[in-house]
Amino acid sequence: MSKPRGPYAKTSSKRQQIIEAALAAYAEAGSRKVSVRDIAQRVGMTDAGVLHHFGGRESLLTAVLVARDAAAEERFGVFEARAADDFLRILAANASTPGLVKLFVDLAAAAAEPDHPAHDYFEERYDRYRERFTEQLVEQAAARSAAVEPATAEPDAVAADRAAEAAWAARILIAATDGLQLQWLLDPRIDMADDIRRLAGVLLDTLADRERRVS
Amino acid sequence: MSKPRGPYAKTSSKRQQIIEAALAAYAEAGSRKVSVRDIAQRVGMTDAGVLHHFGGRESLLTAVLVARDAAAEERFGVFEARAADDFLRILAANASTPGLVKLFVDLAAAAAEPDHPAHDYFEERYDRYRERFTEQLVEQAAARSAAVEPATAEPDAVAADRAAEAAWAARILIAATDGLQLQWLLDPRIDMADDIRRLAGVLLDTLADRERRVS
DNA sequence: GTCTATACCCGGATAGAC
DNA sequence: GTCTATCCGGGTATAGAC
Repeated sequence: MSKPRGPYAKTSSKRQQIIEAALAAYAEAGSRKVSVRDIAQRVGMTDAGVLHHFGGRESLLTAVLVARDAAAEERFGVFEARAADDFLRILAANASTPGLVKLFVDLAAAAAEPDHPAHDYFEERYDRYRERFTEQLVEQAAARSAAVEPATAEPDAVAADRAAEAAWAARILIAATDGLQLQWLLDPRIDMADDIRRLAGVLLDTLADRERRVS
Repeated sequence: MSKPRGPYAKTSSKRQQIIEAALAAYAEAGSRKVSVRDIAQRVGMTDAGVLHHFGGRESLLTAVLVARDAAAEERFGVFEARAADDFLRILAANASTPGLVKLFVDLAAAAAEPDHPAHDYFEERYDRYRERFTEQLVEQAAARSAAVEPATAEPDAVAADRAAEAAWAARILIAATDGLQLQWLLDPRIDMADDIRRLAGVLLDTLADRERRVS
């Protein structure tokens, strides 16, 4: 917890301060652009000073997203008992900071470049989310179709199939969440959390249905 | 068809030539960046010369996306008889040009800014797609639950409800498509078309189910 | 270890010559 | 309509002051 791992390590309080300034800058920016200069002013530094702590603009922005993730998880304690609800709460909360939503999508696209500073972050993030969602979906689907006996000694093929379908659902759930943000940025009347909640319900039904068919 | 409408108007053959060069540049670029300079070289011009025809880099890129849409619709004739299939074919074809996929997502995010040159384009595009998808979904759902009598004189409330649910499904379908591109850019093993095909099936089931419940 | 100053470079914009 | 020239903003790299 205290030893550096990777480039997002030495959390000198200045770093933290800068990240918070950036967070604030993006929160206020709405959809407008934010320059390193802007962020630097907020902490009473020059841009070079700010960059010193991160090595480059894109790295700084990556750190901002990491911090935002961390803040959200801390505030909502995602992926514990009621994972789905927590996730939806985060999504709903995002609707108050379009600037950060835009930053997220912006970076996600930019991170496609293999040597972009955010490349690894996004790869990890997607992997992690897909994994967790898959797990959760399998669990909840099983709970829904509890009429079935506890699947003693099922064939490997069946288990593999179930996993594949849950993985698909996880991919879709995440994709829809990301993509909906794009639509929401252009039309804030869209209720992202509600739309995704409904989708989760439908996907869960599908998985549960499949359980029953198999048994 | 021939009279200018909006800024994407005067299709001097030079403009067309530049757009094609840009398309090619992005197709080849993979996930790397493309500068106006790069595009200019391909048509044997300077960057200033190129910009002259579009008024700015972002406007040029918007024109590129418009052209790509047009090319796709021409090649696949979207939204006619077998709309869904055509859409999936386009999606599958996109997998051969990550550069253009990245451009799309990039611009979609940037277009959140109200005065971005692509703002109107994306607003229109989303509106159009949502409309068409909603329509198609209603139709196909009705076809699937054909066991029902032709819904003579149904209450307004029911019709409105059906429309709302189809609109939701359309939003989700588009969102998942966009969002899946983000994941695909980082992991090209994902089969976008197949994932979306399955989602469309599930959504259709849901709508059709609802038809039956109502009747 | 932190930060400023400065100089640099790249890419997009703009004006004016041809 | 296109080029040359120039400008400018913003990100980056370095040196050195503290």
